[in-house]
Parts: sequence; C-alpha cells; structure tokens
Amino acid sequence: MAKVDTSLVAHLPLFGGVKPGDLEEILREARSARYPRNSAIFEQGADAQSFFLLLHGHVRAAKTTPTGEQIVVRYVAPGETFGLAMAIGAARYPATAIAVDDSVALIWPTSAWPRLVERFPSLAASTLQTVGTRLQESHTRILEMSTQQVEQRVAHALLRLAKQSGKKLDHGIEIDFPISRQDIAQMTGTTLHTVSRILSSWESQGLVESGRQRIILRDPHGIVVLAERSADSGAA
Amino acid sequence: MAKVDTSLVAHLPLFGGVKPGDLEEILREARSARYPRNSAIFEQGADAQSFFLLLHGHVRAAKTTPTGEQIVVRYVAPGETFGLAMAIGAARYPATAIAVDDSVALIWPTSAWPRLVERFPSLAASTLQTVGTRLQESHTRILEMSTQQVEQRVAHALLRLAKQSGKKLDHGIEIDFPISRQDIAQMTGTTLHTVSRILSSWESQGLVESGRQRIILRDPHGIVVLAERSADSGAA
DNA sequence: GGCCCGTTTTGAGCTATCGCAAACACCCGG
DNA sequence: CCGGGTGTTTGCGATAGCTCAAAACGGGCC
Repeated sequence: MAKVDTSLVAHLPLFGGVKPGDLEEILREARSARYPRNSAIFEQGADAQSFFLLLHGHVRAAKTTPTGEQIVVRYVAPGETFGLAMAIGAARYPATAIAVDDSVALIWPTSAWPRLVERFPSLAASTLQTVGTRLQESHTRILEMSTQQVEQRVAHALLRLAKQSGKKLDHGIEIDFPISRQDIAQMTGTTLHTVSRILSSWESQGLVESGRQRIILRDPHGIVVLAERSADSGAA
Repeated sequence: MAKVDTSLVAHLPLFGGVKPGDLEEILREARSARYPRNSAIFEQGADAQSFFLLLHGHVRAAKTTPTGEQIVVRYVAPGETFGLAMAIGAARYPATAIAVDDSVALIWPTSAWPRLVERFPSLAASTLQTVGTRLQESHTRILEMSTQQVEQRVAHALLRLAKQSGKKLDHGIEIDFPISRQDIAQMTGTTLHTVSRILSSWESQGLVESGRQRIILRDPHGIVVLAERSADSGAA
C-alpha cells in the first residue's frame, strides 16, 4: 500500500477543519486502488464495505430498477467522495459505481467511519454539507424533469458536466471523459434516440461538435440560451 | 415562551445520542410557534434564519421556478425537521414552506447550530442520516419519473403519503391533511387534469374515494399492484 | 339561504416524445 | 488492412399526456 501524499488532498472541502497532522492519520486508514476503464467499483445492493474518494478519473453512479431500466445518478469527478452509504445509515449501496475512465480512488473501510467522525467531528459536518448539496441538486433535477422539455434538460445536463469536468479548448469546452448518448438520456429521463436527434440538430447549428462518446460545446453561451428558453419559440 | 416537554420529542431519531439532561439544554434554545392553515413558514430565497422541528400539523415544502411553475419537494410530518438550509451550507432557503394544516413547530435560530453540533456531535450524525435518507428518496423519485408512467407515479406518491401520514379507517386509509389534485400533480410531474382523470378512474374501480382536498385509499393493495405494474396491460 | 370562489371533472384536439426498425460510422483487435 | 461490434443516426408511425375550454361542484361566508 503506497503512502498517499497529503498535499494532494489537503485542500479538499472534506478535510476543511482537519489539521495537517490529523490528515495524515486519516489517510493512514485508507488504501488506494486503480480501476480500469469500464470496471465496476461496487454494485447496487452489495454490502457497503467501503467508502471512496476519487483521485483520478471519472466514475458513473447509476441506479437500476427491478425491470432493468437505469438512470445515471451522477458523475463523480476527482476530489469528490462516493459510496457514502454508511454515513447515511444504509447497509447496502443504493447504486452501482463504474469507472468510465481509468481511475484511482482512496478507499476507507466503512467500519472506520464511526471512529473517524468521533475523532474528527468536522468530517461529519463537511459530509453533511456534501450530502446536502447533492440533495439540492437532486431537487433541481426533479424540478427540471417536471417543468422542462427534453431539449432544455439535455442542455442543462451538458452545461453541468462541462462545469464539473470540462476541458477548455480554444474552440470550446470538451467533456473530459467518454460519455454516450445513452448516458445523457439516462441523466435526463429520455431515450438515446431523442438525445441523438437533439445533438444532431445542435451540431447543424454549430452549437456542439460530437462523436462517439465525445462531446464538445462549441458555443456554451448558445446552449445556456437554449437551456433557459421557456418552452416556446423553436427554430424555423 | 412556553417550555417544551422533553418527553414529547425525546424518542425522535434526531436526538438519538443525546442524554435526557442534554436534551433539555437543546430545547432551551428553541422557541415554538403556531402556524395557521395555509400560512407561509418561510419563503424560498429568504435568509435561512431558523430551522424547524414540526410538532403538530403538516407542512408542504415546494420549489418554484423563475417562470412560476412549482413542484412539491415533500410533505413534512410531525417529528420531522425542515428548513435545514444551514446544516447543508446554504444561506437561503431553497424552497418555500407552507403549513397545510394548523401546525406547531419548534424553532431554533440558525446561529445556534454550530454551537449545538460542537456540544452534541451526535446531532450532526443524525442529521446526516436524515439528509442522506432524503437524498435516496430523491433519487428514487428521479428514477420513477424517468421510467414510469404517470399513473404509476401517482400510485407511488399516494402510497408514500399514506405510509407517512395515513389515518387508518375501517374502510381504508385516509391521507390526514388537505391535499388537492394540483398538489399531487406537483409531486409527480404531471398536471392536475391528468391526476383528476386517474383518480376518477380509480374511484370507479373502487380503489379510492376522494373529494375536495381529500383522498381515502379504499384498496391499498390494489394500488400497490397498479404501482408495480410494468407499463403494459391496461384495463379493458 | 344564497352567493362567490377555489376545486374538480370532462371533452376534444394536438404534439412532443417514444418505440421500433434499419442503415450507418467508427474504433479496436487480429 | 479487414471484420465485428458498439455506438450513432434517421425515418416513420403510435400515443400518453398536455393544452385549452367549459361546465359542474362544494363549502364557507355574509
């Protein structure tokens, strides 16, 4: 088990109220692991034995229905925690986590959590913040799904991805990991067909440039305009 | 300010790790207030000056878009906390809270939160659990909105309301506060018209009995069956 | 007791989006 | 360099649910 350099993670909000020396103690309880692209990190319904902090790569958290339909709960970017089932009192993971790119994560055993929060109460506080923020994002997503049309929802989704994991190019912003039409459909509550049609249309308007599991926002502002349009006035 | 009887609230999960004497200290920081039916407790966007524990009545938390459309985030039942913006690091309320029935709540000033969690770390832990549970419910709701038809979503919504706030009658379960077709529409991402049609149809099948802001589930099991039906086989 | 207002019901047409199906493009491995 | 497979595009019909409209209903207030 390689020792983790504290400087890599010290600035994360998670460790907000933690002294550098203490940070080392926290990290000592973790190990790290590599996950190749498309490998599963944990499966929905499995025992929540660990929680994670992503160091490199990108992870997709997805939830599956009994009938096999799936939605993408979120994409995890480096510096974010995931698999926090235990902190919220769940014994099993409520979703499946897949590395969408070669990824590296720190891993703590779930059993270490009670001890850690007792010793470092600020961990509970910052985790509460994190989970609270996700709850708000969740509500925003519900609001969008309830009130907006598919095109607007896709626009919002792409803008969020760009903000979270966008790589700035001189001719736009590229989403920095492989993402398919299907994935976007599962983020917005629609079908890959509809997403494909929308992206095709946008491409012809010069708003995006896209290909196999790859999307570049050429005109982010134009997409913002689309996203905020209140359901009338389509293109002629 | 009337003193609050600790026995009323001691059993709540929120106060799980708190000693009875300490509980008294926590309650001393709170005041209580009455909210008449249909009055606002706080407005979306307002300064989050307080957080609340509902003692009696029912509260609807709703989120509004810039264009005036609304969704119901959740209904709060007695014993539940709401308005926790501060715990999750928000300076303003992300939703509006309305008493849907004459209600009574305990109120703490937001400013007391840091002190309370420092003194009683278990508060942070139990709040984390609460928020985590809500996050999961939120994800479930997104999953439903993405994969189910309106009728199933309405069925699920009513079953949840019945579980949370159902009053058992000999001829069914009544939802124990005034709730309109519009409210249900805003919980499920549809329109009051569609909800009305669905309830009419259910009524003719003997599944429910309903009227002005009033719903009784006459055949809860039948509704469960509806809720779980996988999008095929309608009635003949 | 009658009136007024918010809620509910119901009809009829419309359309955004789905579902199915088929052709296509691109990337990787051999 | 070619073959196979996954991901993407596009056409076409079907439809669930929306929108608009109007009437009926029910309760509380004066």
